[in-house]
Amino acid sequence: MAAPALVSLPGFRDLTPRDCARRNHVFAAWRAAAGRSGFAEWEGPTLESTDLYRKKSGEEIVGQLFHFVDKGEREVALRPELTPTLARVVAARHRDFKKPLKWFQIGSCFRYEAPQKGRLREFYQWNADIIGEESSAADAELIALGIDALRALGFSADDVAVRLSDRRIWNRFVDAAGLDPAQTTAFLQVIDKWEREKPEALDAKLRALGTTQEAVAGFMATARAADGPLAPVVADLDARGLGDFVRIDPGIVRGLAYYTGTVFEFFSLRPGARAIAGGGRYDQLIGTLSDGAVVLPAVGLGMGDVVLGNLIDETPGPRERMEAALAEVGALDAWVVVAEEARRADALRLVQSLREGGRRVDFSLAAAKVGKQFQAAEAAGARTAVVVGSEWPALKVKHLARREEVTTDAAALAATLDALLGAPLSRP
RNA sequence: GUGACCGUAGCUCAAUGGUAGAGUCCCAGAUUGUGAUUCUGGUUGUUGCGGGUUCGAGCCCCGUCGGUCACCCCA
Repeated sequence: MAAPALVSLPGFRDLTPRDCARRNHVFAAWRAAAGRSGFAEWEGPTLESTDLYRKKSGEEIVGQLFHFVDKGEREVALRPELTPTLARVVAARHRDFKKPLKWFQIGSCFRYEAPQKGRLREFYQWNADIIGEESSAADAELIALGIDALRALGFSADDVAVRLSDRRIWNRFVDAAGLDPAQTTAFLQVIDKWEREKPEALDAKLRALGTTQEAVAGFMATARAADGPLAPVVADLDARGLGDFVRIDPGIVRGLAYYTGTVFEFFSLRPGARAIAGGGRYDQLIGTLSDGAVVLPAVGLGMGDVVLGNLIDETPGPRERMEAALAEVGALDAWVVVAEEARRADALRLVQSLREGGRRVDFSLAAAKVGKQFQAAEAAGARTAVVVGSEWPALKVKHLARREEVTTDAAALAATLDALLGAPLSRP
């Protein structure tokens, strides 16, 4: 291994240009989907008071945080998620905005955990939330947003689906089965493991709570019928033509204690994949964090870049779409070849003029043989090479893919390029 | 936090306990005005690190750090 100073910390990534372009491709899909649905982008701080997370998740969470005491002796933590900041800001500032708020944020989050597939210590998360709307229309709107983003990346209903559940279904079960309501969270944690544990192990845990595996299985079968609290959400998504993505699945409860209604997870239809996004309704969280000063219903969606990136690589459609996007990012309209160093000043003027015209143009900063400059043009993904040499102001323009060369002059260069290229690349 | 597997050139990987190599990438030249291929030359290593066994360790043993995967957890 190289010297310690040359490697990133465990679970942290160095994003070289290709990695950065991949990230930007995902960000663009998130941002575009949110924009299409009327969500406004906002941004909060990366560092927050550790107490914000204690208040939301309890003292245990501190073990999973990057946290320290700052020079002002404040206990602070790098954010492990975006929702607490949102809740804090909304509780403080909600009177400045008409309800419902439709806000989204993209940002780095940090968790001090063992890195593994789909999980790093620094990752990007996209959160979209609707605050101040209690109807299930908001829940459906967010699920539709998640589907829209995934479709923008090239996923179809053959690749991904949404599993939909509702905490109230289980509250009802707890009531009906006569379980101790104080044990609801413990009960839901058992349900969360429904698919991962053996029925006998589940049964043992459920009996300790006052029910049985068989009773829960029977309940889940009846709960799948779409006539409970999920019916309006499903009907809404059906009306949008997104029904193919949706599966009612009571087994989805998500670990979070603060969910109060709808909960959902996006997952890959490929076997063994982990959830790529999730969310749900959290009508009490803002009230909890503000000590009751502000109570607003809310529903949120969160999607991380790591699992999503893995899934893009593993799914042909999205992978090809991303490759096409990467090729576009790296491309240039023209590479100006300085064939005669005496003409470098003229070449620079051409470069500048083409750039001011909105074209993507590059050239060799140092003097180099023409062959080298053509290689550089090729490697940079340039679509044409413009040769500036002794015949100035006449110029040769070569379409690199077609290997065709035409002669023009400096005054007509822009028009010649446009004719050769059809249209310049989209502006970066 | 637990466990398994793996650490050799920038990258992908070889090397029976006996002189550390190949491909690729990168740089330069063949080529003083045109990209691919090809050819030639070149740079690159305390074999992750630290101990131990041995005449001798990339190889065996112990520890440690890191990577990957699974478990736990997953906001």
